[in-house]
Amino acid sequence: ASGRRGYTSFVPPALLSRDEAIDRVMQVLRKHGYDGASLSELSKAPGLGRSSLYHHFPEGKDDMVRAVLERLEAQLQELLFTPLAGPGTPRRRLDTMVETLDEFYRGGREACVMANLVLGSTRQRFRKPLRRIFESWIEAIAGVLADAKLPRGLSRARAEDAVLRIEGALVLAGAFDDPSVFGRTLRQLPAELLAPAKKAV
Amino acid sequence: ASGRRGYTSFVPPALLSRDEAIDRVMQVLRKHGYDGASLSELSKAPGLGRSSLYHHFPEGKDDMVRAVLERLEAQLQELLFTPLAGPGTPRRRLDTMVETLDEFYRGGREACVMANLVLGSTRQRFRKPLRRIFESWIEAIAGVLADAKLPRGLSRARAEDAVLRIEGALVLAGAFDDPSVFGRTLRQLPAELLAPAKKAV
DNA sequence: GTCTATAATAGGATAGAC
DNA sequence: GTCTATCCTATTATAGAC
Repeated sequence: ASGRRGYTSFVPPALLSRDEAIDRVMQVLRKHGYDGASLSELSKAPGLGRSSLYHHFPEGKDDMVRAVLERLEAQLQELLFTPLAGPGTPRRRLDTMVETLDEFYRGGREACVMANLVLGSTRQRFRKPLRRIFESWIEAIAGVLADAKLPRGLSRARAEDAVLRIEGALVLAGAFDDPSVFGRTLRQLPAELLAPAKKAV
Repeated sequence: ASGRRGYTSFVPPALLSRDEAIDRVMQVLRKHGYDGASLSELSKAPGLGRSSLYHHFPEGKDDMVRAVLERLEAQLQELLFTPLAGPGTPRRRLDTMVETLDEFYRGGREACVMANLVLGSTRQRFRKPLRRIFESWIEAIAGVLADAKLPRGLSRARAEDAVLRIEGALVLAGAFDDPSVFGRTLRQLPAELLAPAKKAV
């Protein structure tokens, strides 16, 4: 929504759309965490000066994180949650989730913003959106398992387990500086999630 | 090693042993992460002034983290890795690990220093000790599974899975501000780790 | 081994020109 | 909508008294 208009004096147009800017900011947060990300780094990511960020996020860092989490929620809704609810066999839908996650986390090379915000000094500050996103994710997976005729309680438990494994795999991938554990974890998820109710997982 | 000696003038004795001081510092790091932990907080934990910390850790924060990781490794060696190798049936040893972890992470209310250091801006800086600790942990568990006659590859894979679930459960517990998911994850580990090689996990 | 004092710097945030 | 300049506070770190 920021096309060039007739300037009387030179006014630099927005180089990036708001969403693009938020995406860049998100990358910095994924890499450095909330406290590790300085305003300087945060502003360089979308190619702005420190001050220009305050035009987009008047309340500073907290505003940025809120925007990042809102955008993340919208992205996951579109890329993950809706497809999980959508058409296709349960197996196919879970396979799609796995592919999407593999791309989203760059095969385990990219960290998770949410985990970073949960673990750092910001746990309490962003508790509500973080919980909501995790909850939506878990429920989306549980819905697939319910569609596969698994009992409600088991579906929920397995969905939780899947999400927590994904987060844990990202931690381990980071620690080992080797993303392969993430891929391995991802690949075994669909079959394990859909295993018949008896005794497994 | 810091008993009172004959002072000619008043010199305050160390209030805490080095290990106690490191433990307090570790608590702050668990809660706030590397970048979120200021020297002020870090020094208050063992009851010192900012400057006094530099007596114990001349190179500042990085020194503290190194000390924390060394101590953590020693603690885990004693509390976790050695008992895992030690006497007892595989099942009993895994049950002991679960009890120890439940205590160590205060039932899921306490975060993991290692995860915090991996996710924040410090991943690269402390990569070596972090990797070594995770590796020792995984190998200790894999050893138990090998003792239970599980194939080597499967033992390693399941051990990795166990560790990554523990880390992921701590993330989720933090996000939900509800430690119960940690307890649930912990409790199902021993049986799943020892399940017969066919098709499960 | 701890303290007070202080230096030096980086970080977050604001004002105002263009 | 972006910039330069500036402010203020917190933070890391050091020097030196006791």
